[in-house]
Amino acid sequence: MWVMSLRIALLGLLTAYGSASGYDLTKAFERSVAHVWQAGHSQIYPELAKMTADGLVTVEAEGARGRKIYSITPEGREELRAWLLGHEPTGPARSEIALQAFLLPLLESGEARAVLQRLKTHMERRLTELEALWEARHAAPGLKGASGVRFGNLALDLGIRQMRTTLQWADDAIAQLGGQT
Amino acid sequence: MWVMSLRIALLGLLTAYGSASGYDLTKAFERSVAHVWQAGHSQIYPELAKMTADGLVTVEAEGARGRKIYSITPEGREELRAWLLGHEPTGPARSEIALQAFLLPLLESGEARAVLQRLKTHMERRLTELEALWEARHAAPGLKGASGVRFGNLALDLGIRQMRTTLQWADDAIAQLGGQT
DNA sequence: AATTACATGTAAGCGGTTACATGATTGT
DNA sequence: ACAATCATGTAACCGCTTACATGTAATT
Repeated sequence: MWVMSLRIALLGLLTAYGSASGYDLTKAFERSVAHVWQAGHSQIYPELAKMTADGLVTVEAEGARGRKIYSITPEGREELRAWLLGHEPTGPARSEIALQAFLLPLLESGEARAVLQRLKTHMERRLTELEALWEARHAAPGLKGASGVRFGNLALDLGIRQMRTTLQWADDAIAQLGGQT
Repeated sequence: MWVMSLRIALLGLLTAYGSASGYDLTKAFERSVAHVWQAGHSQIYPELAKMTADGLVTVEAEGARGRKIYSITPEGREELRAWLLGHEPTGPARSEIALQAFLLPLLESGEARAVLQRLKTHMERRLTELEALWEARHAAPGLKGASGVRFGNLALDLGIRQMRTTLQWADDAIAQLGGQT
C-alpha cells in the first residue's frame, strides 16, 4: 500500500494551491510535477473520488460546468506530512536508459556508439528544456512553499544535475568504445 | 506496445547466457538487471510462455523437475536488436526521490533537513553496495558481451554516477536550507 | 455557426506486485 | 525426518495508459 504516490502528489498540489478542481490539478500536473511523475485526468478524477471517500479531501464547492472544487482536510495534511517524513524510497527506479545501458555491450561498438549518440541528442534537448524552465523560474515570481523556497525548484535542480551526469556518462562511454573498436 | 521492456531484458539475458530456464532467468534478474529493472518469477514465467507463442524464444529441452530450458530464436534476436537500435526513451522516469524533492518545500526547514539527511543515509548505503559490486567485477572475470565489454558495467557506472550526483544534490540542498532557517 | 477550452467521467487492457499453491531434489 | 533450494505455475488486486463518451461556456 505504501507507494500510492499519486495521492501524495495531489495532496501536495492542493496544499500549494489551497483549493482546486480536478481539471486544475490535471493542468498543474502537466506544468509542474510532470517532470517527476505523470498522471492524466482519467487517473486523477477517480483518485480524487477515492480520496474524498477516505476523508483526505473534501468538495468545498461546485462551480460552473459541474466544476468541483476540492480542498485538503486535516487528515489529508497529516497523510502528506507522514509520507514526506516517513517514506523510505524503494529500490532503484526502473529506467529505460539504464536498461539500454545494460544491454548495450550486446551490440557491436559502432552500433553502440550510434545508440549513445542518439541518446545524447535526446537528453541534450531535454536538458535545454529544463534549463529554460530554470531561467524562467528565476525571472518570474513562483509558487511559494512553507519554507519560502519556490515549489519544485529542488526537484528541477536534481533533474538538471542528473541529466548532466547522464550526458557526461554517455560521452565517456562513447570515448571508451572508440578506444576498443 | 513499445515499452515491453521485460521482454527485452529477458531476450538480453538469454543472449548473454545462451540458454536458461525461467528459474535461472529469475535468479539472473536478481543478480544483475535488478539494479535497473525488477521482475519476479510470477511475471517471468507467463512472459516466457507468451514469448514462446510469439516465436521469440523456444523450449530447447526439458530437464529434471519440470525444468524448461529456453533459448532465443532468430526472431528474438531481431526484436532485441530493433529495440536497442530504435527505441526512443520515453519521458522522465517516475522517481520517488524526485517527488519527495518536489514536495519538500512544504515542510519547515528543520524537518526538510531531517528528510534529506535520511535520504542521504539511504543513498550512501546503496552507493557502497554499488561500489562493492564494481570492485568485485574488476577483480573477477565476468560475462562478456559482443564488444568485449563486461555485461552490465556501463549500467553500473551510470548508476554509481547518478547516486553520487544525487548525494551531492542532497548536500547542497541541506546547505541551502541551513542558510534559510 | 464553428471551434476551442473547460470539465468530468467510464472501460478495456497491460504491466507489475503479493500471495497462494504444488511438487521434486538435495543436503543435513 | 526435516529443511532448504529448485522449479513452475495461478489468482487477485492495483496503478497506469489509451480510448471512448458526454456536455457546457467562451471565443472567433
